[in-house]
Amino acid sequence: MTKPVLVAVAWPYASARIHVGNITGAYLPADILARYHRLRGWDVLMVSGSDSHGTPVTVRADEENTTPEEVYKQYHADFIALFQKLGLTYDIFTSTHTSNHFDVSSKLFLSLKENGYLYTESSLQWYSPQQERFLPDRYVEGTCYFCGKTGARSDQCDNCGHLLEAEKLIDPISKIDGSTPELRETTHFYLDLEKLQDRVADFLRERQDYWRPNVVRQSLGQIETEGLHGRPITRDLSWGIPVPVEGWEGKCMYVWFEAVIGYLSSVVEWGLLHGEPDAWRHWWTNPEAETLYCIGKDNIPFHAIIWPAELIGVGESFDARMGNAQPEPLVLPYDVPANEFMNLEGRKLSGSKNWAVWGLDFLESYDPDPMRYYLTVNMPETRDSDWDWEEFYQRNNNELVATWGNLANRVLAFAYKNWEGKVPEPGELREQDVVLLETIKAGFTSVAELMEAVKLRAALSETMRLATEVNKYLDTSAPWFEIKQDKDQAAKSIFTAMQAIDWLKLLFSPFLPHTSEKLQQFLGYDKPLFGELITREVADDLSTHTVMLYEPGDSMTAKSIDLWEPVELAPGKTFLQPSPLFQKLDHSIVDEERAKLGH
RNA sequence: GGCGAGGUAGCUCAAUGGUAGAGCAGUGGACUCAUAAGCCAUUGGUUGGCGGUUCAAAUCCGCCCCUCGCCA
Repeated sequence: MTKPVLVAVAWPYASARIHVGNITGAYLPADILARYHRLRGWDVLMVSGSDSHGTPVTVRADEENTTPEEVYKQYHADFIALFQKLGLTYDIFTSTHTSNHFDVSSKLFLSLKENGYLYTESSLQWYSPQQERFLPDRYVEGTCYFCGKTGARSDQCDNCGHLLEAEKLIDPISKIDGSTPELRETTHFYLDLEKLQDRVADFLRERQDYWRPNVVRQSLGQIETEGLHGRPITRDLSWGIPVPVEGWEGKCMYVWFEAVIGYLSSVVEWGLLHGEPDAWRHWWTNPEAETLYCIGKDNIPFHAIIWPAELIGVGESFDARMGNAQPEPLVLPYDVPANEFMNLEGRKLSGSKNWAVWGLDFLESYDPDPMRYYLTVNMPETRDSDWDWEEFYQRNNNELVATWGNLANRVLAFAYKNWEGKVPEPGELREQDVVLLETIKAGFTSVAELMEAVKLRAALSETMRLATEVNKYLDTSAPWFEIKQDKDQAAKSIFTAMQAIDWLKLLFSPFLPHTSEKLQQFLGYDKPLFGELITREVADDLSTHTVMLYEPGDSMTAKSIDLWEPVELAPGKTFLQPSPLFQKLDHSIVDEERAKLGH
């Protein structure tokens, strides 16, 4: 057992397709970090799942005249298909609609209650007498009391942008049947954030030196100026996790409260599926465990304030409820490297206006690594970024094809042709060879530092810069010239370049796993670097659900060995005839893709 | 309205008080192993605006403008 690293990834809402903004914001950086840590030989667990509950799912079910469960399963299947194609190595991608998640969430809820961090309070909510149920805010429309515009949702007016207090809405009607709802009193559980505020602030201050400014400043700023207030964590809804308290039938946990618990429940499920029911404690009660939360900036308060507050409030009670005689507290987030947003061609992404590049659509026409590359060099780490088809085209052709893919191809093709598929014997290396190899070796340090600081775009740029160093080296040594004069000299040059490519393959692999695996094969290795993603149907008391699992298999990273180091390439080793790693794109795709966008 | 992040070359970004830099695009050149790819050289900036502190400001302070997120 080595250092436990939990890569906790935002849970996509099972009511909308996934676009490039979602991918670059959370899912892709998570996979890059997970793969990097796997290469380091650490005990990585990357977890997430579909956020299956909540009003958007029921809204869509009503629109499509189907059930919430059907809606969630349809999106869930698409998510898994996309993640498999993109190569996102989730150790488990599950769902919030599982017996296990219900059980873990209930235990966590009861732990908070037991420790005195929940209280109840009554308020007025819209109620439909016809349907005999309370209506979620977005089911009720009326006239905005700020701007007078009709058709405003009861929680927010799309016309003037104001957030609304639902009970002040003028002339409310139900969006479901057009009937007039009435205000009724209802009681809910609240999370007592005021009581937890000081400990959350301490938690943030301990981490403020290395967290991204936007994450820590916003969270501390809110606590320091306004303070935290209790938030309701239950709702009058039937689609969700029932409140585990007698007399509370018909009410469910609020989805924002329950979905984050998935970071814990999915690790529990991973253990159960691998026959190790206590495995979750390695990542969740071990003080050495490092937990990284990959999310978008809209989610910062939930991950930097509310989820830590839940974990602090739970204390040792959750572990005790899981049956441990000497219960321990749960591990608090190590880092929350939230990303900003990605725009598209200068305008905000909008799913409803179809102003988006959808993940699955993209992969119909292009390979996964070009998407991963473009989304990494353009990752919105410090500010909003922009997906621009012209730039995608340029970077694919100039950087992936011309700088890196062509480097690998030109060297391996030359070597294959002139040394019959065996790595040339270099003899003693010359000074220029040693200098080049030292330069690339240094990348194992510089790229690692950037990875650990979660500066992924800089880490990838640094790796690409190293590839250009090899191109420069080749231009100087000119093995195509040397081979006509003295083949031994050319052998030194080509060996050196092959050695550099073998190392660059590793440095690139967290970002470009598919093409690095291809190079791994070309270079004659019999084991792949990484494992595979599989799916499995799991039946439980609640339903059946599909899980996607990462299987290390007999890959190099299956064992806890640090592979992130410059291992020497063996002269005489046989290798395969290469083929291009990346496809050159025609400029016509720019206009074609732009024409496909909605307006 | 409150909290926070961002605004630097045509584009994407670096630079935490000490001569504003890199990549791409543009322009010029020599090479040919390679997907006509790679390499060398080079043009280009009122650092969003105004004011202040300082020997010295992209950087520190104040006010304003624009974009995005969270909250009310």
